[in-house]
Amino acid sequence: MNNRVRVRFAPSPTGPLHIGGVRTALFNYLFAKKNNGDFLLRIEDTDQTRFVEGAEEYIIESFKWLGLKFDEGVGIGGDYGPYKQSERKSIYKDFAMELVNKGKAYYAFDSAEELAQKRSEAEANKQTFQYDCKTRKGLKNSLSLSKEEVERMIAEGEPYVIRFLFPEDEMIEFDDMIRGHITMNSSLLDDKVLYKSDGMPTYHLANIVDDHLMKITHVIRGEEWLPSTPLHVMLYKAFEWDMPMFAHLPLILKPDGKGKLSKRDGDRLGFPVFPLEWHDPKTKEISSGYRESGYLPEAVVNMLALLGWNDGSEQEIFSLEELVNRFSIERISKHGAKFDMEKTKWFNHQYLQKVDTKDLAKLYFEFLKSNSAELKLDSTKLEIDFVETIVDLVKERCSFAKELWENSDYFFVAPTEYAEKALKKRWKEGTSARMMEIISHLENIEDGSTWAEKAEEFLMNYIQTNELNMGQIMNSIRLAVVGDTKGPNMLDIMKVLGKKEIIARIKIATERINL
RNA sequence: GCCCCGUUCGUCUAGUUGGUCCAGGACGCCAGAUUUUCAUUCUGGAAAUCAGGAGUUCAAAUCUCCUACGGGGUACCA
Repeated sequence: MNNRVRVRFAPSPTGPLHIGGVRTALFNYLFAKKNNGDFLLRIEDTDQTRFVEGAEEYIIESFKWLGLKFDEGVGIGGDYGPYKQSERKSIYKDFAMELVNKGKAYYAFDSAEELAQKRSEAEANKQTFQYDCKTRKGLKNSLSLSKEEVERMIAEGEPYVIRFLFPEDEMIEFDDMIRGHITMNSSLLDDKVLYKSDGMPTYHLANIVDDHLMKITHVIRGEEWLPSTPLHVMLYKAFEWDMPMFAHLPLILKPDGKGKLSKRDGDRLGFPVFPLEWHDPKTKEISSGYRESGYLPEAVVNMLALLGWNDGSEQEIFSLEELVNRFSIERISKHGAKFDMEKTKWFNHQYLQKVDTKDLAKLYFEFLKSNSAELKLDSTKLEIDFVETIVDLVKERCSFAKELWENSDYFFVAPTEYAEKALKKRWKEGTSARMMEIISHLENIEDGSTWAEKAEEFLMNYIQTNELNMGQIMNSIRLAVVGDTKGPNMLDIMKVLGKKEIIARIKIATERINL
């Protein structure tokens, strides 16, 4: 079984994992599982200057939360390790040398400063400097220098990089599983650095070497890699290795304006761009995360999967398992997709309704207990059964678990003030007197399990005999009991709160409002 | 600038080999119904001259070319 599908998600630990990265990982996961293959996590930390403390742990925790399990890689292990490129440092040099010996790559001694100067000079003339077939002969490298000179410089410890030698005027072609056939002329490409002067490989070399060594069969990555794929194709050819299949995913764009979704957009527009909340160790800045904002991981996964992909049917809600079964890489769209936060909320609402009431109640119960002081409620009187009843009553009006409180606070704490708008509309001249009269009747109804039904029955009769309409009475009672024009059916509220509490609240309202 | 990729309702998209698409669904929006509340739910509606132009064809959102626009890349970053 050497044609087993193996894909990898290979982030760099330069900060928190962006939602676009999560989607790339998700598509890799779906493709792997659909084909009974392996999904690996490789950490690409070849740029030591950009390493950020905690980023690697963040990545691992994110996928744990999302429910995407890796079969192999950093934090899991496997037969092709180590899976962190900084720990594989020693293996890349030999491969770079192999290319030099084959005449496919060469040494270059130009300093970063020299090249930067070339670039700015070219820019001043409205041109672009490129290290390529036209310029390399005039630069300091093993192509322009004598063999002796090169050997001397290396022996003396002169810093150097190894660059790929692009052939001149050759058509480079490859097939992308999403975009089809792609061609590019090699003369347009520059001789990319493969091996840096600090002894580390660049992305291009490390990526190809590792994908080969780890027997990766399909490279599924963001569109930003499409322009460097010709280089990668040439590298596979130079090494005489089998090439994996490529698939370049469209990017996630800003909901407004131009360009791809960036870290800044989240806080600017009020939605998370990261799976988990991120505390920047240097700037101390905090960026919001989906988890902390109250999103369910299943909803985030579903939303991301449908951003740029669908199975052709009209179904939109998919479990991870269904996504795996339905997934096909050819159905991924070719163009970027603007992120839609309204639809994301809708997904969360859908998934929140699926959460078992008992589980949701447990969460809410814990929340109420730990915030009891702030919410001004007596935590010793809090009972899980009661909380469960409440959750069952108000869950459907919530998109987020955290909205539970704003939709059910009155079950726990009597209103201390009344919404102004509601007051104007629901409590007119004479309402207080009317309510006083109603209370006197309600008092006479026997307390017990059927009190609420009896009270309702009485109210119906009362409304009829007094030739009133139900809204006039029920809405005023609601205002007195809830403090606003919100909440479930009054009968349910009366049942839950009970005779004593209902009467007490109406009484207080008549005293306070005084109309 | 140069190179690569893309372009269907405000947004995400359906539209596999050209005809049954005067373009379907979802989010959002608007209206109505239910709940005489709010939310949910349900029903209905507005919303794309298929970026524009030229061509191929009896027939094009679907094929070809050009233009425009959008995105990405152009580092000893990934």
